[in-house]
Amino acid sequence: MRTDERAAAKLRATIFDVARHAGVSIKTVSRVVNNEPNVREATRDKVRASIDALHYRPNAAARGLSAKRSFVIGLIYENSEEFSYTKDLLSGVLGACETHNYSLLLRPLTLPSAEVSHSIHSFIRLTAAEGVVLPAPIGDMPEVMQVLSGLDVPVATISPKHPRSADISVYCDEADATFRLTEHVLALGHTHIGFIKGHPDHRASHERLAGFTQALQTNKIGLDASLTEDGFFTFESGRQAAFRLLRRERPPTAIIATNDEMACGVMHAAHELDLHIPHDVSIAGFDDTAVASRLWPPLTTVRQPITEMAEAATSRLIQRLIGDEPGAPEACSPGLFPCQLVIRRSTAARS
Amino acid sequence: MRTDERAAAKLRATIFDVARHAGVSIKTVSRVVNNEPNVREATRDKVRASIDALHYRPNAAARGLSAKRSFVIGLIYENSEEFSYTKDLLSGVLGACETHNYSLLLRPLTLPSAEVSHSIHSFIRLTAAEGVVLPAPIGDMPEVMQVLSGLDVPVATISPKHPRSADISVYCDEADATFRLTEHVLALGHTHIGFIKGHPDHRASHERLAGFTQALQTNKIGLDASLTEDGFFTFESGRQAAFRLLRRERPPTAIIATNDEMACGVMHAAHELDLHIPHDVSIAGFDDTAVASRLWPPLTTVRQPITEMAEAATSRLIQRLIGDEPGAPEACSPGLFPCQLVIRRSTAARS
DNA sequence: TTGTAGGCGTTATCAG
DNA sequence: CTGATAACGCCTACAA
Repeated sequence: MRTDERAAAKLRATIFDVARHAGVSIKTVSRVVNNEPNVREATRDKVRASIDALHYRPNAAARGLSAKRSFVIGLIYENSEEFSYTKDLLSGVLGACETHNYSLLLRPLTLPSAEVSHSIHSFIRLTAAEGVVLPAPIGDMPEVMQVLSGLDVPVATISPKHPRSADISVYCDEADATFRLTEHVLALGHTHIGFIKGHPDHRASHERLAGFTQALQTNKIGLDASLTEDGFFTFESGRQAAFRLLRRERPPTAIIATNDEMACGVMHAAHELDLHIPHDVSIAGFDDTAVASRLWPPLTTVRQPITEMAEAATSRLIQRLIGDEPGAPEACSPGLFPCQLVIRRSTAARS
Repeated sequence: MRTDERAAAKLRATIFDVARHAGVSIKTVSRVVNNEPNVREATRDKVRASIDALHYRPNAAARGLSAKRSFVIGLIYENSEEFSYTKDLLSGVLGACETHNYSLLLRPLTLPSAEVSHSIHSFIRLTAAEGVVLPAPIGDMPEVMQVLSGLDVPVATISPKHPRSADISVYCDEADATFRLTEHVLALGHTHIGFIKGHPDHRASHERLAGFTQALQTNKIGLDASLTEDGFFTFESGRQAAFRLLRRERPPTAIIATNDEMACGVMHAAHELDLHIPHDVSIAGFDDTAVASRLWPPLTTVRQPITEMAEAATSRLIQRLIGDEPGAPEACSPGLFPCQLVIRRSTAARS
């Protein structure tokens, strides 16, 4: 018997083996495997039993070849130093891929680079990815979007500057989060607050600044524009901005950096100036990266549900690929997610 | 013409299109694509030109189906909180996969878990991975190795406890690195040094302890066993161990934690006890994770060439899969890598 | 050095 | 509801 031969040779059972075992045709097995209609329930059970008995798993290559689909999702991300964002991202995207039986292929990008377009083009051609997930700031790069739309590949963006630019996009209410973060600082008695902006290419930068100014307005605190410094989401830019702020004649009693990396830089600057945190200056960050809880004092910050956002974006992307009715509940899942304020000891009442 | 139809329909060119364009048979095209011998140079050039002209890319599914290979490498890793290790790992493995035209599929594991065997089994069956890369501590889990050898999948381990347990393995001279780290601390005048061990399941723990005791011996410093505390590579275990050490009647003037996570814990403990670093106590870690340079003061630690190790392990694995002669230079690349001492400001001369 | 035939394990088409 | 048969694009074996 051929089936036995296979088993003896440790070969995987094929759809033919299952069909023979169940006494049906391969097409019926195929129907069962793919949850297609038009199979009597009894037949379906019989086939399922055979599948279990033979430990049958469909061959991905054959399936892809025949169906002209790759069942591959591509994740294109910036291969930056800070990795906890990517870690959470990966968890979410991978989770969604697994539940939908898709494979995930990675394409890290080292920015800035002149070869981005080419790199992405060959990535798509080679992997035949059916759709790609683009976390910030990749989803905001015009050349990337151009290549992708030229290749006719559906895209899901995470935290893009312009939600409308992609087929699917998810983001956070970062303005609201920064608003709440600022109110927390204000509630501690600080009125002279330094603010370090993020890289202008990120949606996040504008959102966060907006939330900050909004909070000042709401609380009737005049905005001192000179207390708002440029930053680029890097450690060193945060450190430099902090030096500028802390060496002022009348330095701020609290500094809000728009990400944890820069908040680290602020802490270093404060230490270098022999300032005590939070006694002399309160410090807050944004992102709740792994370092935030490791610093001393632990950093007050904001956590975004990155994993959930990534999972939602990917699920919606796959649903679109499969062609599910857009009326399905998941397809309508909101693109806007809430952030969570994480208060630690780096912020304290004004002394 | 069929070729034109394809172009019009935006379909990828196939091997037939290239063959027709170049005026040869598909087998010749196949030979050129796979760099097989027995093709006249002129013919080869002609085919290459056609490949370029038609933007031909072999269809991975068809190739895999026919050749009965998946061209997939699996990476099974622990999905822990600390991710910079995994980040470096990923870079290396991905790099090697790309240069050899393999795809990388990920399987994060949340430990401890009772379903590890099952998870890995279905991962391999589903992805048909030809080989897997196992970073520590996954490569030391007997049930994992058992499943994999039962499935007859070649394995490359990174920093395993027993290098011989896998087909291929790479590791670092962590004992030597810890020896040098300890000598650095000794050179600063410290003779009363606390040491926090790592999780006993990791090869690293034993190596690092060995390097430490060796350094003490070499420098004729008596080993005070009571200054060696248990730790498990976690932040909290480091913090607790530090409390035990620093509350002693005669506390150590320096503490070596066997990873950065625990060193963070030591720093927190020191701060909580109002001790100044490095004035009251010098602190060193191991791994040079992202946090190390962000802490204040920046942490003295040891950097392992994780990326290079991962790349080497993966390359060797793939070469084995391809069946290259083991005499090839890369195949003989050493399994032992050097570590680098990174001296920062958390260690200073004894006061 | 080059080409031909057959098959890899699915899914799609269309007939029963 | 079910099944025979033809793709899908490539590689291996064997011829020429």
